[in-house]
Amino acid sequence: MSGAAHLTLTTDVVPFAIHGERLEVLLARQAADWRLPGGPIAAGEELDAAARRYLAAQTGLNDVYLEQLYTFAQPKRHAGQRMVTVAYFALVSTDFPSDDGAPADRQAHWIAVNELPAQAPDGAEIVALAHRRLASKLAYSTIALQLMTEHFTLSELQAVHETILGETLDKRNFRKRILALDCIEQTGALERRRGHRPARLFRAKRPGQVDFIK
Amino acid sequence: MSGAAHLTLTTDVVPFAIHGERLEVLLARQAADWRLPGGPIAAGEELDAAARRYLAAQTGLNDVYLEQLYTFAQPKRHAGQRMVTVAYFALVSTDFPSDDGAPADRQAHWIAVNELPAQAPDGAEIVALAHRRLASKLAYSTIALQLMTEHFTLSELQAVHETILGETLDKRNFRKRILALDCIEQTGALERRRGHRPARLFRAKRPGQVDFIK
DNA sequence: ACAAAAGTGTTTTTGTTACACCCATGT
DNA sequence: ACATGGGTGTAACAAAAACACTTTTGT
Repeated sequence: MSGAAHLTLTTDVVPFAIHGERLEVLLARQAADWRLPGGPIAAGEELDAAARRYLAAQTGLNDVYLEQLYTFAQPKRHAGQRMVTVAYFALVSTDFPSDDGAPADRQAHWIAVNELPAQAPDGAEIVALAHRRLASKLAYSTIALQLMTEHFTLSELQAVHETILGETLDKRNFRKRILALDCIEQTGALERRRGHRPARLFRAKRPGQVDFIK
Repeated sequence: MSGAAHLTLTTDVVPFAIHGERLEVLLARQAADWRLPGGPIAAGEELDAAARRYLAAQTGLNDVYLEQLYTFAQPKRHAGQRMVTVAYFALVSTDFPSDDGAPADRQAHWIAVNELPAQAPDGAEIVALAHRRLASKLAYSTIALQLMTEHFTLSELQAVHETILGETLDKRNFRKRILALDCIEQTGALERRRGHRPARLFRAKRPGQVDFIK
């Protein structure tokens, strides 16, 4: 009746960010290769606390949006040792450094979701599942705001949606829809970039909070 | 670094069925009181296999639709022993016996979701979460068919939707929508009940399979 | 003949999609 | 003056909601 024999409970986190029209995942160095951040859950620790702890320790990420994805059991991975993984995904704002330091020194680095290396067991499947979940949530929540910096333009927000969905959206329809959600407001400031009209900056009305639609 | 100390991994299952316009949950006897079916996962066992095993052993249910819901950790439940629960919900067809035998003898019994007893830790929350998930899936999948008997009338299917959603639906709009999904077909037979026109019987085109919409 | 649930279309309203031009800036 | 992305409204279409009467059976 005891299911506890040689059981290791771990978390894996899929940390997403958008960098230059690409959806990327932050991988952590583990021995020779790159893996999703994560590791065993400590005694008395909450699951999401463990996920946050490994994110911080292995990648330096803090204060991200975190959501439980799915729980996987690998019935017998290596000799007697059994592993159960609670998978999470995290959304990281675009201004978190995309990659710093020399490639060899980094303890973590971003890689595009469609260029994942042969990786941790099930790593690619977990990422694919997280990607699907994220894409479907765009339709009925304000979750994309968790990927934005504090201030952002509507075109930037649209580009985030387009990157996740893998399709282009109509500018006027997108703006109509987003503004109707009443989830963002103008800051009053403008973002000026060379060579064209400055864009209005917006911010989330309820930063950190994900609202559902309808 | 070892998260395995005194860790018990368990499953809990929320088995739903519709009985007479009520959404009910099947509880299993555990010592003095009634609990969601479930228990510790055996070594080398898949998570959903454990859920099915406990359902069968504690309630007699077999071959139900099963879906993972969420994973909960109770950081320290009783003295050192830690419990992590992978929650599932199950959908049971209406013809599974609603309750048989004398109340005192039963090893399991159905109870309406809005009349749950003070129960297992988090029992009511797990049921509520499962109920919300089920209700939202009605909008974009054919999941409700998993609650039906092999043959059923459109009015019965509509009643199942109404019971889960807690609101009445328009008969013509409901039929238009369901038939457009191309998930059910007429059997040719009629169900005749006293006192009114007989109803056409339908069956699922792909029983056991849940299709998604759009 | 009456009660009770089954069955059936059309109109109205709402939301979604498609679409093209002017604006403000930097060079 | 030109290149670049920012910003804006309307018409067509599709989907969802509202709505009432006839049919078939049992009593």
